[in-house]
Amino acid sequence: MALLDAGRSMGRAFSVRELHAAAQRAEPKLGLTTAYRTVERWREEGWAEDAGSRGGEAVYVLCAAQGHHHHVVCVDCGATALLEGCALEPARDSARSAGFDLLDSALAALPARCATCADGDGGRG
Amino acid sequence: MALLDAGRSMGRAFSVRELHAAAQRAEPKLGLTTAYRTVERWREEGWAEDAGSRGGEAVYVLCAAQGHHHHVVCVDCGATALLEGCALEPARDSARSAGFDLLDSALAALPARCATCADGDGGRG
DNA sequence: GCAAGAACGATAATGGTTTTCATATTTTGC
DNA sequence: GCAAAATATGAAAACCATTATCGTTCTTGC
Repeated sequence: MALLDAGRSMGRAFSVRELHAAAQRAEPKLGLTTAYRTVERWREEGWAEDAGSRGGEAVYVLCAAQGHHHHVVCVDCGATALLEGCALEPARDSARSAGFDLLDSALAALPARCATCADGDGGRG
Repeated sequence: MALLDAGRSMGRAFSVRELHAAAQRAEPKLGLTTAYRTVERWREEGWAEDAGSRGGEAVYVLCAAQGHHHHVVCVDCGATALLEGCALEPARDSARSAGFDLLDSALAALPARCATCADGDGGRG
């Protein structure tokens, strides 16, 4: 499927519109509706995770790793990295003592800034 | 200002529409545009923080505490709690070793579920 | 080949947010 | 107190990502 190839070749977080544009290079007739439907299916089946939004568009990350894990995602350029271990356990404990359960699904992609964008050049801009 | 009174009396995360509706009880002529503009100003000045979205609407929390702190916010009912200390330091260290800086501003409100909503009654629903 | 069902793509509709613009309010200078 | 400038306000329109609609096309099984 062209969308899956496009997603894997991005290597970073992407919006549905970006995914659609990339996939259209291989499959020109591919419609935006299908891109939305496919990303929604990826999310339901655990292959993609919500990574917040950038410029008013929701962005997603394709995650090879199944199971419990967390990414960091650069809010400027979409670069991602997989965090080792579970760095959120202390936060989870703290939340639990306040009577709350942290939502792993909503914290799978932690907003951050990569070294390149922090240097001020704006990343891929 | 009616909007500030409304925000403080909510005691939980709120959308702009909810804030506007609450403030209109005291100030019937208050417009939705002003509510949006005011929340934006609160964010710029550090009095309010982005708390994700609920039902397609962006939600915010009014934070009494200035300085470095984190909230947990129930994604169902909007209940909030202030976390003691900085429970995200391990995550920050892990991200730093991958070359990323976690964004405190985007992590000021951690998505969670409160005990009431976890019990299955849907909170304020 | 044929029927039933699923997937597709173009278009329209939805709805939260932003912009526009004319009016009302406050501030400033005297 | 008064006029001019600057600012804040609110109603309506514009914007745009996302979702729903609907007719068409591709599978699947026989």
